[in-house]
Amino acid sequence: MKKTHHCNALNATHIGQEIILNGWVATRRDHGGLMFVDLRDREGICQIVFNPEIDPKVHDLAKDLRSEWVLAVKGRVEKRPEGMNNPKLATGEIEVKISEFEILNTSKTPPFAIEDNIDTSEDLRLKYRYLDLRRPALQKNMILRHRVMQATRNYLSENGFLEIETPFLTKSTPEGARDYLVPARLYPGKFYALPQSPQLFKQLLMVAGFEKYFQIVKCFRDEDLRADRQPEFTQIDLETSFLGQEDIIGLMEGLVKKIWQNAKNETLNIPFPRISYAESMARFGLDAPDMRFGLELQEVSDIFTHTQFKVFKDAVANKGVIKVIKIPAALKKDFSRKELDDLTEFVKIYGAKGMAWIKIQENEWQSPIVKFFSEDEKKALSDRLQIQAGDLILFGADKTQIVNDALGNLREKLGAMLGLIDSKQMNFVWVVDFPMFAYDDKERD
RNA sequence: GGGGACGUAGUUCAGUUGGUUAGAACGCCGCCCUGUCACGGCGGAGGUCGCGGGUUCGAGUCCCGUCGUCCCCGCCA
Repeated sequence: MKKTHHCNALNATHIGQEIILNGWVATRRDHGGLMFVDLRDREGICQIVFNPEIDPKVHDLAKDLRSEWVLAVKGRVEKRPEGMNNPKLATGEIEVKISEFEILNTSKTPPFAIEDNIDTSEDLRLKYRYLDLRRPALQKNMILRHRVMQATRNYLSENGFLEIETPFLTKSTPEGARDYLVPARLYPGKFYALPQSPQLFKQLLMVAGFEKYFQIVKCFRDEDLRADRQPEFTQIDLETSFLGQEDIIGLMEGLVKKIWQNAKNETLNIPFPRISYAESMARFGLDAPDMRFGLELQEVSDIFTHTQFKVFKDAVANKGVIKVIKIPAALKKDFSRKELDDLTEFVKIYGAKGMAWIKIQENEWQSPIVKFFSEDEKKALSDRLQIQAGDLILFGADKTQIVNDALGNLREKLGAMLGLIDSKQMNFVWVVDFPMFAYDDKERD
């Protein structure tokens, strides 16, 4: 039986047609008489029905069906009875009454459910990768990657870029990251190094006059992992000659817009806003800020130039800064002492020695540190931050880099904690004028 | 290189102060069920508590070691 449609392709326009589907048994709902099976393939799910009144023999055989068996089924597309539509399915208006089927393969019970939102360890999922990849979410991810790559290739080709491959097995050209090494059989004791990026090659291509190059390419960096960081990853790599910053920015905005349009069917507004690196560090503490919510950092160093509070005084004296995050009363969040202690532990990860705080209450400022503040300092702080009862002020005071790092990450943690981030919202921004060089911690001084 | 969390049924987890037969949910198996889509009802099976050692009358629980997993800092652009 050769398939005529994908499972997701059927709708009211197919009613009455005899069709054949191939797919996997997702779920089975056996009512003794009637039996429903959700048949799944890469495009989606379709409900098929086994009815003893159509063919008792077929219905009897269908009773043995289990999860993940692979089937070829033949039947007629029918409108579902009144009130039985399932709006959650693209095929929810119809079902297929099965007259004949073939078991292409049986299956053991899978070690985890083949469905989205499972709560199974990465370890187990990787052990049964072929099952994990059957899950709709992963299939959607793969399909998304496909669309992104197609959109990228089309867009860059249309804009005069040539797709050119570059070698993986080459000599080490030290960049920042450690190289992955491959023993060279023909040269005992020597090794190839896998590229951290096609840096050298694309420059070679520019010198050679290819003018515009791109490649969707694997890069390899032998560094320690993180949840969002893999040792090998794919990069959209490109290089041009004869173009300036504005040209590149315009080109990339067009690319991102095209990708979102083709892959997600979402229309982005371009040009994207821009901020400088310096502004990003000042307002958000990070060079890749999440600008979907507020809680921006504010510097208050100047208020405490002559303070009696030693921690602040030392920070300013050592050319550091004092910055704050104000969590406004309007957010209606009362932080417990335990939560403040936890936040303090959190900023310590980034090298901060502590985190001072003030709870602004109707008649007093509750805080371990305000007793060190002069009336002038309190007034200046109150004016600068436009303090109101119910506000919470969190302080970082240290070297600039530590304060930015600690409060920048604290801000993003608070944003998540307070539910201020709409994960669906896209918010692009260019951060421009990055410093060309930065001091190594050990080399400054 | 450093810090933290965790390892109990197929899966996700609970397990009190160290104390009788280690529990739940989902999944699985059997029977029943003709409109379900998280189907429902009744019944059932399923455990080397990661591994090794120690303390103890007694260890899932305490101690030491070991293996493994996850997260973070450093590192990585």
